[in-house]
Amino acid sequence: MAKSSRLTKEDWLAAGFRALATDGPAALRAEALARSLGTTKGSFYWHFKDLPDYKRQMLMLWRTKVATEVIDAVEKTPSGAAQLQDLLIRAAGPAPAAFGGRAIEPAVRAWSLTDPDVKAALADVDAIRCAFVAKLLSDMGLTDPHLPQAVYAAYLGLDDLTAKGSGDIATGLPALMTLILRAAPGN
Amino acid sequence: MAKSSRLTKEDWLAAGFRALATDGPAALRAEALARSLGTTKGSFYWHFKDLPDYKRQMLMLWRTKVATEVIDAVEKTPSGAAQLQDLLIRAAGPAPAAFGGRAIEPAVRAWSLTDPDVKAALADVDAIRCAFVAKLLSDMGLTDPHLPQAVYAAYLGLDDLTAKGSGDIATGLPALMTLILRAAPGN
DNA sequence: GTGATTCCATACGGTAGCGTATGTTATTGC
DNA sequence: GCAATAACATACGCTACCGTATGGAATCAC
Repeated sequence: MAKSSRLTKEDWLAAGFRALATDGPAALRAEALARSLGTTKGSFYWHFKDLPDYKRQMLMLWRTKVATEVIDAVEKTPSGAAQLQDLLIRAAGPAPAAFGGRAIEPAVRAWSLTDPDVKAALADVDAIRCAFVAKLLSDMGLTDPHLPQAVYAAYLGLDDLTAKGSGDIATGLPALMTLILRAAPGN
Repeated sequence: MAKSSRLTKEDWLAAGFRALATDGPAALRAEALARSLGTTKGSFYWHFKDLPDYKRQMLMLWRTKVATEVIDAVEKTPSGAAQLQDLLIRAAGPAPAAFGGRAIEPAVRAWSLTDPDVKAALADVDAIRCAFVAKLLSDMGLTDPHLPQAVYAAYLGLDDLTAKGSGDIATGLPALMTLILRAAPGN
């Protein structure tokens, strides 16, 4: 789990995302995290002022990652339908090592229900992604002002169902795309 | 908050759903709930064996309510598109008093991430609802086997966005229905 | 190497919750 | 009105965690 005996701030944050994904926000405790890293809370309180500080840094890391995701989706794919699907697939893909290699979106959404700061950050992220989906749909000739929200919601729900083992985003997304394409002008 | 000085088991369960909706699963503690009801945990431990017992009863209550919801939707509306929209709107509507008058679906879904029993119950519920959506879509001539999951996911996402203040299920659902109707044969 | 700095271990007082035990009040049967 | 019982209050020992304080070990500068 640890490649060296000394831990970095990033190690602690990754452990936090692992704990968040598997045991929820209540697992973000200094001593429990220390145990999961085979160390003591002495290390924790050296790297972080206190738990609120630690959670703030987790949130900043997540916030930055999400922004990068959207920007990548904008720049690295051509346009229209392919770009939309790419954004959604990317967001549903395997999590980077900084998040402990786990899908953390559902956990962060659950966390937002009990933490105002997380809730605010998530509202930002939802707005950004939704605006991007709106642009892509507009490029496809779909201009219903409420549609982007519905499409983005479908992605969120698929991600949630996938996380809970009751769904599969890999099959759900194409079905959604088919629905959208059938409604688009010229198809 | 309490109409009589003595509390019933149902009062305690309703308080639990209120706490769950506002402060998450970590708020399901005997002493905190007692404070919210203006009493002490002596009452709690008279009505319930312990916290796991209490949570089981909350889960049973929720599980029963959801089953009732779906059955009502099946029986009380004609068929096809209207029936589908009715199911979704009903599920997103105001919560009954047994749940403290709050929308608890997002909170229960968050809860399921940290409690295996909740997760199992939720998987059941998702399967039941999804099967029902599949039947309705089939009635409308839409037979893509993965579509029901996508439609149900869209509903889940809209509910989630609504709960977080970043969306509005009242405008999102019609947009989704329009999309579905456009894809259905004969429209 | 050795001195300074970085990083971690341990011990401590304090808070909060759990579940039990036992006492106290309210309500009911009659 | 008065047992009997249902419903609640209070006190207790226990555990887990927080944040601090301080000492010790590992690493780096040179």
